[in-house]
Amino acid sequence: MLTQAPKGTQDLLPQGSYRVQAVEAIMRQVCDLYGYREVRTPVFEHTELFQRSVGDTTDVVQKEMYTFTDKGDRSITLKPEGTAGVARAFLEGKLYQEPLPCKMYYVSTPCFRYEKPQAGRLRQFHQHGIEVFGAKDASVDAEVIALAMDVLHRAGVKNLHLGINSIGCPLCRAAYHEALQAFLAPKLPGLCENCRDRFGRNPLRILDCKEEACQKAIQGAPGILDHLCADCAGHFDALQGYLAALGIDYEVDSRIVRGLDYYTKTVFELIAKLPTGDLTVCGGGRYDGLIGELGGPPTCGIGFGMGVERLLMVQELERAAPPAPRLYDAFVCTLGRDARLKGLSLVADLRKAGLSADLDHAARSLKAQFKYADKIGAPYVVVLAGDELAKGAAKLRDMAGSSEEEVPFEHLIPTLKERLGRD
RNA sequence: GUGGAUAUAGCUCAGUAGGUCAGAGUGCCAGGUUGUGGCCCUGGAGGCCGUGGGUUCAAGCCCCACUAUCCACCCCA
Repeated sequence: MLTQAPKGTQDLLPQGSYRVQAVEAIMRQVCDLYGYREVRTPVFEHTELFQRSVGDTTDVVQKEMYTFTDKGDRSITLKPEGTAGVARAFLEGKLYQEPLPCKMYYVSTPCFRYEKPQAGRLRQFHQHGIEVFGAKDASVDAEVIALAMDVLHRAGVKNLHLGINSIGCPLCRAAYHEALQAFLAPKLPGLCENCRDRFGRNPLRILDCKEEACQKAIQGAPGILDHLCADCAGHFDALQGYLAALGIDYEVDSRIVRGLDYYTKTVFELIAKLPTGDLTVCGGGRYDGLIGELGGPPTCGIGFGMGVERLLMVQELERAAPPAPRLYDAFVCTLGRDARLKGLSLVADLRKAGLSADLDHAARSLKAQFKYADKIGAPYVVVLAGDELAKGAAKLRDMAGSSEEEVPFEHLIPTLKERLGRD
């Protein structure tokens, strides 16, 4: 127990951390190109924030949150997603008084959901995400989608499928709910228990049900897209025009509904098509009512969340994972006490010159030092020993080429830099 | 929350009909060369066989419970 991480959590070990760092660097780089700036919000918030934004009736809020009472008797919840906290920060920081749109991103933000873990689903997971406030034109919807795809493509994801839908605004959704309920009412007894429950609360989600009986029942059901109000329909059309202008392929999929209550109009999913099956790596949408719901000035918003662990999974399955960077540019092997003293200062000089380097700290034989240098993949080994040392020189060994040359100390760093193609 | 599978060295796994059953490969450490890696040879460390009960003269192997992991559903990143 003591030596086992809690269920659904993972350590990021030194061997694998470069993978996450690489994906974080891509996210930052792309966000930078699009003019987004980083935002960081607390890992926990007042429980009420999620109840109000994500929605009281959602699965996430009803059964998946890590909620506890703190010593001040406040109900606190570890964030289950990224948007609510950023929306809160937008309000608290009065960012609506700054020039809009306000474009923000976050990297590897930890999120928590109490779920049964399985492939690509953890209790603590990490999301990259962006949020844009104060931009109502569908061009920003297209930008948000394009940014996500840009990140995924640069991360090496090949078979990406974009599905988009519009779930309308409160106005047209109410009308649609009525139409849908009218259609489903006679079939109600045939639906699964879950869906009978959804019928009154959120009939939209019945379309998403995988139960065979429910799938059958919704055959021929009215589609949300046919019930959008003029504003929402126009927005959705505009989005499709913008996507086309960007050369982005997409599929309109009316089954995309999303499980968070704050969404309005545009919703989308980016799915990696893998030999092992589909994996949703990114999902998002517009939430024009969220800021108002939280008591702020009416401000539209849109964003996405991208699963870092899932992205890493896709990279692995598509063999798109970058190779591990080398640990050292040069490893210094020493023989004898004098050599060791010289080695220590040489390593310091190498580091000062911007070359990563180290020497044996385990008091091992010269042979073992070489084995170690080989195992960690050091491209060059500097040997400090006997004769050369006395002459003020070292042996520089090219490990891949198995060639060796004598280099005076003062030429060591320039020579290494040249070999490594630095400067 | 529902259903299924699995649980033996750091890792991948053998362990056959319960009775030398605690093993192999790989990795790790060291030696074979007290000035040199990758190949090869030798040696070493490391497992109360997930935990707790039960059946039996005897259990890694059978039964039960628990825990953990994995997979599917639900949900979602």
